[in-house]
Amino acid sequence: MIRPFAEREADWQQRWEAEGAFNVALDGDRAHMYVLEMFPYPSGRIHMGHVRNYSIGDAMARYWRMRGVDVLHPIGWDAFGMPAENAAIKHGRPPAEWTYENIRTMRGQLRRLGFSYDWSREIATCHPEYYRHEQAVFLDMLERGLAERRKTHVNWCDHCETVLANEQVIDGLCWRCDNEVRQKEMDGWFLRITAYADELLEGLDTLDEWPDKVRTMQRNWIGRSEGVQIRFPLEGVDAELEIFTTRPDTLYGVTYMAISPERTDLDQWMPEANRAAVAELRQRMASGDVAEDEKVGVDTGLRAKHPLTGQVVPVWAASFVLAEYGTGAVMAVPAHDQRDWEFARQYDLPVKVVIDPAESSAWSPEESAWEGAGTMVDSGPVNGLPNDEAWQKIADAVEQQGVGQRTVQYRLRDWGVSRQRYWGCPIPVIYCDDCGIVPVPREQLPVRLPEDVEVVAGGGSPLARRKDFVETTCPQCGRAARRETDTFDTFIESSWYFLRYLSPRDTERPVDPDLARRWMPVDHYIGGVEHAVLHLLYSRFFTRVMRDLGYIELDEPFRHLLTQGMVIKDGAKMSKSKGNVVDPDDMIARYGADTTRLFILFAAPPEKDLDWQESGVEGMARFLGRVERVFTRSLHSLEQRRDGETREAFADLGRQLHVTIDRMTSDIEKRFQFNTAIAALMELLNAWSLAIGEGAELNSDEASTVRELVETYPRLLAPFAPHLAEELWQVAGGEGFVAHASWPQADPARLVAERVEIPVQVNGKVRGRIEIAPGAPKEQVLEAARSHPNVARYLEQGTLIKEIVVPDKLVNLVVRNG
RNA sequence: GCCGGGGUGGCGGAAUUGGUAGACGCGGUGGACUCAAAAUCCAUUGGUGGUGACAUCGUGGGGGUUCGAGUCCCCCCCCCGGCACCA
Repeated sequence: MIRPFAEREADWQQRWEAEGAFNVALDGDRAHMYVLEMFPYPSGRIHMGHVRNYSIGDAMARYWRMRGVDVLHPIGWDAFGMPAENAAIKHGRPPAEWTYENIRTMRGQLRRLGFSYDWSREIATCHPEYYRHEQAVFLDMLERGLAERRKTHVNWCDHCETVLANEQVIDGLCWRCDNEVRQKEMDGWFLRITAYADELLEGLDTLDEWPDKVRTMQRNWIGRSEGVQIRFPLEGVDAELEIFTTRPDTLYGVTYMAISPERTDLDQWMPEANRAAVAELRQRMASGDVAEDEKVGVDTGLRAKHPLTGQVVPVWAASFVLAEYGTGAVMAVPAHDQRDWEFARQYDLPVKVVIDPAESSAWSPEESAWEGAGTMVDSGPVNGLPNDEAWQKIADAVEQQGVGQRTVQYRLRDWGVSRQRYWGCPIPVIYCDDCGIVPVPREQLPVRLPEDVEVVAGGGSPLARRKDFVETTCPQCGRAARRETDTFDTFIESSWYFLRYLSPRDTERPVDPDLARRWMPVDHYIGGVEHAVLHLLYSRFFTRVMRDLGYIELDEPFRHLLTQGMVIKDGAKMSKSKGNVVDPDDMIARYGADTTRLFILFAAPPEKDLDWQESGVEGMARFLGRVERVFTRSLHSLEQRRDGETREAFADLGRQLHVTIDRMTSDIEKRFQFNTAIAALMELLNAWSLAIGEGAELNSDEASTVRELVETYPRLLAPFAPHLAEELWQVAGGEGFVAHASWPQADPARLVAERVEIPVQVNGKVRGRIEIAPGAPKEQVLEAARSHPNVARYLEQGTLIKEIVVPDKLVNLVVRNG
């Protein structure tokens, strides 16, 4: 008997769990595959985005398991983070309690969805046995100079009361709360991701199974540019102005210099009046008085000497010059840089043309800058050269004269990881008045985060108020000292969790190198594209760091990346604020997990956004109902026999089954296109349903086809609707779990049809169809095509000049009008 | 502005290597079953013309290559995503 969905789903989930059906031993000798979905933040409840993410991953995991591969498919919790603190403030409960309760709730939801996780490997990053290893890795980084403490301008979110990394500022707003981010000068810990900039960039070329989109975003984010640093001596003072340019070819076109007003180091050389003006501009910018795209500047009174020509040009302080990029100063070539041009316009500075665009161009320096290629003019020794050659020549000259050198600049900044928050991993350092920064000795790890705290609004980090946490003794001198009260950016936990799943209870080390050698990289990594330059960049960095620290031998953590689209309803992303949220639990209760998962996989290919339509869910429930009925009728039919001819509807059914297997196999394995795999399953059911009718009696041919369908269909369904598949498998007398059964194999001999219908075109338009035997000789096919009555009609109207035959596909007859 | 991805029926989407455009599902229409409804089953469903066989138009717009173009090339329009004073 096939039981109602609620009953059967609960039962199969319980049986899978009781038998540890999806636990995997990592030391087997079979082929292996690591399928991973981005782990969730335990925010309270699973949402449809999660269901989509995990349904995709589970389909892949289940498929490969049936292919006889050892599949590692773990799950865990990205459990540190701000929402826990906000909830604590709101409800007066410690963040730990709130977090663990959410994990319980969400774990239950995931179980009700029937995902095939190895639950024995579950991790939560807020657990001391997880973060102790992270602290150890940080100490290693500290020793290697890959982690440093610095005072700099940082991104500060007033709402979250913490610092943000550059990657976490989206369009000037906080990635988490959309609050405006402002600059603030602070001490903090930085990880030297810039030391890996080139490697991270080059590594992208090896990631040929990543979407181009993500690789491009990372490339842009790293922002490598090759150029030249050039020193301009300042007139009358003992100082130089160093600039970075990617256009040394335009060096002879410099008419002024521009520095960031935030630079204070040159103040001492400026005439008093100018110094005051620069200070005022600095003040205006700090108070947000100068708009983002506004170009404001003042003359600093300083004069720079051109290193090649000796010409003297003014130095301006200009709002458009970024303090953090390059040297915080630029040489301005208004004729060949639009930004310099606009500034020159505004302040009536001279424009000097040094590149003559191709004669075809009607460019005028009165109207805009010319940033394109051309021939050098008014540039001393390089006159007449194409500008790309001049680029190298001038760079050579600069280097030979000792006034500068070729360099590479990056947009990427070091990763600021200090967070002035409580619910995160403690940074394992101690501050001693005498010894300075002292790492926590390794035998004292983990530095535990006290969990019994009270969090209050606007009170800053509760850690700073906990004397029992802050007050300690210096490991070096033994005198009273203070612990660091900032915690790590929670993106650190997610930068290595995929390694931890291999040996989640290992107390000795973060990762088992032998298992990592065998199981890494992750074969299929599935998650949202929103992490393109956050989690995915950090993880690539951290993997390399752990490699260089000797933990693993691995460059790239994720082989194939699948970025799934959003879940949309009524034209907008599902969100509480839009009020268009569909609750997964509600769907499970009304339609069951199988229907919900199947709909999600069917409604759109994984990378595209998915439009949630209740009618579509109902359609999917109908489909599964039909599967049950056709299946039951088939079992009934198999008990009755008749003599006589095989009926038309059965004739091709066996072949269709094998075509379906073939299509689904490539859809899942190569194309990751589950919507068409499911469509194929539906088509097969339609043909089967038509044949079996209300439960017809069968002759022996028909019976063997139906027998094959009954034995195969549950297996084809298993990656998508695992509960019903188990139920059907059991009813049909299958051994063990269908989840452990073998994926059906298409028999190539049975894919071939006896007859195929192909279109016959005349001048590219379909004028008839003929039925032929597959592989029929060309002449025979043409003969049939020409004698088709409707085709013949068109042939009569002209002369046949060309005949094209695509074997078993199409015939095209070309006729010239006569 | 630059980079990336798109634009196909009433809707979600198929079309894998240049070879039958619209698979599959939703929705619609007609019918069967029923006292009736629901559920289910069957048929039909891109537009236009035609009783029909068929014809004709049709994959954002315009041009091109080809026996043949949703797919390749050129120009343009629109939508989505990313970056954006990065020197």
